[in-house]
Amino acid sequence: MPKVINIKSIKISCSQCSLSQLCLPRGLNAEEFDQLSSIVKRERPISKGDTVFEIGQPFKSLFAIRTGSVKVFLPTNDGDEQIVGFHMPGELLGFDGMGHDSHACSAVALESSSICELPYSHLHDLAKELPSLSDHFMTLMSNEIADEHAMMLMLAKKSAEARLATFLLNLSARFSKRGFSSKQFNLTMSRHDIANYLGLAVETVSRIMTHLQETGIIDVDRRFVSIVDMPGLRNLAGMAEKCEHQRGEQIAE
Amino acid sequence: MPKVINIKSIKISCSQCSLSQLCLPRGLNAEEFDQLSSIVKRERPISKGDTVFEIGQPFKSLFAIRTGSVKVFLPTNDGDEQIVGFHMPGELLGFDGMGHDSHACSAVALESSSICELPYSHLHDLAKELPSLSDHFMTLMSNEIADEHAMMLMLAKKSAEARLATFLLNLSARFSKRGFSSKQFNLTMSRHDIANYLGLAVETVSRIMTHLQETGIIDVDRRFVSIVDMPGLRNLAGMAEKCEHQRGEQIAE
DNA sequence: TCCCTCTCTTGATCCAGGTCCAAACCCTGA
DNA sequence: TCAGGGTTTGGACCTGGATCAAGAGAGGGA
Repeated sequence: MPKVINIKSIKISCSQCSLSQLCLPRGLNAEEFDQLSSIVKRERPISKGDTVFEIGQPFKSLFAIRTGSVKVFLPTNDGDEQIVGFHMPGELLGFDGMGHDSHACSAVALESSSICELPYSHLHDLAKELPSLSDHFMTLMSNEIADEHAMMLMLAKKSAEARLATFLLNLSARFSKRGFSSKQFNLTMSRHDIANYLGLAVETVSRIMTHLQETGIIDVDRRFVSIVDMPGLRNLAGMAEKCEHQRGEQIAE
Repeated sequence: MPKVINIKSIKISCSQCSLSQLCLPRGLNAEEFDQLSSIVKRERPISKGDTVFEIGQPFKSLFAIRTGSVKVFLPTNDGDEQIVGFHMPGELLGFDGMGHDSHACSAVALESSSICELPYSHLHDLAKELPSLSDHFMTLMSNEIADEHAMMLMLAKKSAEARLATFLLNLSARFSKRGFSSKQFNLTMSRHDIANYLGLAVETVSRIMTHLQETGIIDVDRRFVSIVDMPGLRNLAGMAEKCEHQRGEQIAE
């Protein structure tokens, strides 16, 4: 074996990746990590605005975000788009294409990002030997379904202010889960994208941001957000402060 | 063995069930059908308003609808509910609970219904022998995710009229898939439920129903709907009649 | 049979947030 | 350095649906 360093051989193994606990099942041994690692294609970083996959393209892979962030969207019939999710490192994309043979939405990088491609046919083969892999994907899909239910509730019932508050809390929780501050973070998406996602006008988002700042709930400087009054924000989002139920009559004893 | 007929032994096998093609993977052989059938609990019919499962209850099973229909909903913080889906025979419920150990939503029968319970632990064991079972569930979950994306688009962007039109077309397609008329069907849910699901007020739903009838698009008598002008309805739903795009400028050549 | 209740409809009024415009600012990339 | 995109802010105006109010059916129970 040559001692020459081959650039291509410098592969970062999934076992070395700090995000593996998010995108892969827990409790894999070294060999299993290697099996998985061997099927993951790690491509060179993509730039802001680059496409990860596009609606209608044949579904061949899932994608895991290593660094950066991505928006996932559907085209609307007036030529615009409807953003259905923002994704950050450790999250997997493309589940909605599994049922068909083509992707049911598009995904575009919001900033320079690196993405791992997980070819589905290999994943599928591997899942027969590693049942925890199927379980894990089902868990992730299940979570996505539950999140989308919450999103439907928000779009159907919540006011513009509550939507934005919920959105910020959601981001906060996800940053926190990744070991970042839950109180200070950078938005990687534009106001336009936020508005689109929340079903609002850009002006409304901008005005509410300002208003939240004026009332001392948050502090915003361009895309940098600091949550100053977390309970206050939760309150605006329409979440019960401390698990207090608004109406106890429905609760069985 | 006694020749006495034991009521409990009169089990309808999944292989006899006309809905198996919807809720089970295709291409199972007789033995595999039996394996599946043996783990399915078929409970006595439930009545309108009865609970299939409730949010917070431990997640132990998926549920398949054999007859009847069900609404699935989340509680809102003002003590009301947000319906996130209506389900009809052949559809599976409860996927959103798989990621956790408890159900993330509640399900209630809209009419007298019979429901098959699929204990998840058994399903999980069986899936190791029957890989197509995992695949099938993933396909179903994937479809649910894609459907919910479409729902988010609808709630964020479409007008009340387009929402109702889309809703009716969705029902129509699902009835049709089950061998019923795509043009005439009974709504099993109240106007209130429809409004709730679509993020509208009951009055709005009622008015639009009347309006659609006045314009000759549909014919409504209480809960019985006849679609008179299918292309017209599609048009209102914001679907391009024949792939014609409203604005060509965004379309690459 | 009658009443009670729930569902649905219809009419009238109100308002949150959309839409449109305009201007100024800031940041970034060429 | 400049141009152009993203963002903020303000203000005027409008409207789709929500909300309130009141009937009209329809079905179910005793």
